[in-house]
Amino acid sequence: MLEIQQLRTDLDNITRELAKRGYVFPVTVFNKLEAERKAIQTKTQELQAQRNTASKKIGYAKSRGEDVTAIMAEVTQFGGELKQAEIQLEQIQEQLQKILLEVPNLPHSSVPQGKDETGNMSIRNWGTPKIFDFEIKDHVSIGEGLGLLDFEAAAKLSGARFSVMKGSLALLHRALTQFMLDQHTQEHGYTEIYVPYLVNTDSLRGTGQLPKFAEDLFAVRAGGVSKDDNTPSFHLIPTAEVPITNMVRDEIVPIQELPLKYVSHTPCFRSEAGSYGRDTRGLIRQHQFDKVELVHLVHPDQSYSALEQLVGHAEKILQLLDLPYRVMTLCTGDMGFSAAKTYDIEVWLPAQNTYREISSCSNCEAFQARRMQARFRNENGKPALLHTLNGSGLAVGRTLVAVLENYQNSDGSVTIPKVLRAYMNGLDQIGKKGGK
RNA sequence: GGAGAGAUGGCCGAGUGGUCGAAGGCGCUCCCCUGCUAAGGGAGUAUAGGCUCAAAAAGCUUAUCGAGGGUUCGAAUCCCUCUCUCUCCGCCA
Repeated sequence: MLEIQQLRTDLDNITRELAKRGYVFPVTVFNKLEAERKAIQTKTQELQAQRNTASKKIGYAKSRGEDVTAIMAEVTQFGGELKQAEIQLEQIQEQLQKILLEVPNLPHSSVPQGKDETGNMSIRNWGTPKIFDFEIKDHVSIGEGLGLLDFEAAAKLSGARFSVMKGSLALLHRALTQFMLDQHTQEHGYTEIYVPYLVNTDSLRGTGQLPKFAEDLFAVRAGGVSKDDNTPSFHLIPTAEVPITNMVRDEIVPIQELPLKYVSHTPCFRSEAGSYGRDTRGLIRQHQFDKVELVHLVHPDQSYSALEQLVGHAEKILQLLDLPYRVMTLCTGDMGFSAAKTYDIEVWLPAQNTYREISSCSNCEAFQARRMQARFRNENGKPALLHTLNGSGLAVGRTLVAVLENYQNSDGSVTIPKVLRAYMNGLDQIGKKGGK
């Protein structure tokens, strides 16, 4: 959410900045509402002040046993007018709030301008894609070939875009998670945190998923779907960013506790509405996937250095796994709703002969903090908004895909990256024999 | 699921219809005194808005005592709904 004062005083600039990300701010509607708001708010407050003074007089007079019928009559006179003004004001405020909640964040000045992913800028590459001297398979063929990946079973249990993993593949999936968590907690200074996978709407509004992106979520209610009331009680988290970041909602964090750095492993649930036909094969785009998420809650002065740090931590995982990747700065048109600046890390997938997103690291500045009133007590002892950052470190399912494809052997087996072997009961290869 | 108790400022805690944005205490800030790992005295100390103002400063003003609604000229206080916390019982991994 943007600051309303900024919109009032600097509307032209903001409109121009928002246009860079393809967002058309409703200037006319906003100005009209603001003018109305100003008039009616002033009127309301004047009437309220009158009423308060009169009420105090009544109390004072009564305590001295004087007659109060005259003053009471006076108050009753404009009581109706006040009530009407209050209702009107509330309606206008609601409309303004609705507009505000749907406006995306302003892009940081360092963000390249562009209208879609073709405008993203590669800022560095790491590693060299391996040359294979045999015909490579994609991760689906590898997993199914080993009998360890079962999309038919998943379709039976749930439907499309779900997966079942078995045996050493399930173990590899778990090993990746464990490895990432250990790396972040022991080497990068994060506090591991276990959070709810079902959250309320306040949390989703706080991080920006609601009210605008409800169709991307799964809603849940106790006792099944009720016919007379379809209001969802909870939503399944689309990312751990939601519960973790909302830890500081309506909180004032003591400055000496900053920065807060949390890591959490959770499943993520996304309806992927609007992505029909994309990545229908395999593990790339699922309704349910695991992710290790990193969140920083920091002093505003620190948020851009924190962003660099955060990306570095995610990159470190790929380096240790020896998977080639590149880092992209997302352009204005491709950034998420809440982000002021985003780096995507894309991992090399040999079967697709391209780099695919495996992590997205964003600085949301005060955008989310303002929505959720997440604050700290600053140097002057005054509450001020925090800056919030989040990034995947990494998406586990996609990392698994990358390992399978990059570490595949000509006989259909997969070599286990060295750093994972300790988590794999010493296994150095998933092969036909290692299948169970 | 059943029964009961509760939710007040940074913290503790008073307050059951009127001069209450809220006593008192703790903490914190500043000043004085004293003089040295202490004690005492005084003052100050919530948040979010609106308006005036070129702006700052300042002033005026509104809202906020878990949330929302209601009664009333007036609500922390009365009524209704909800949320959360605690205690006991039941159930349960």
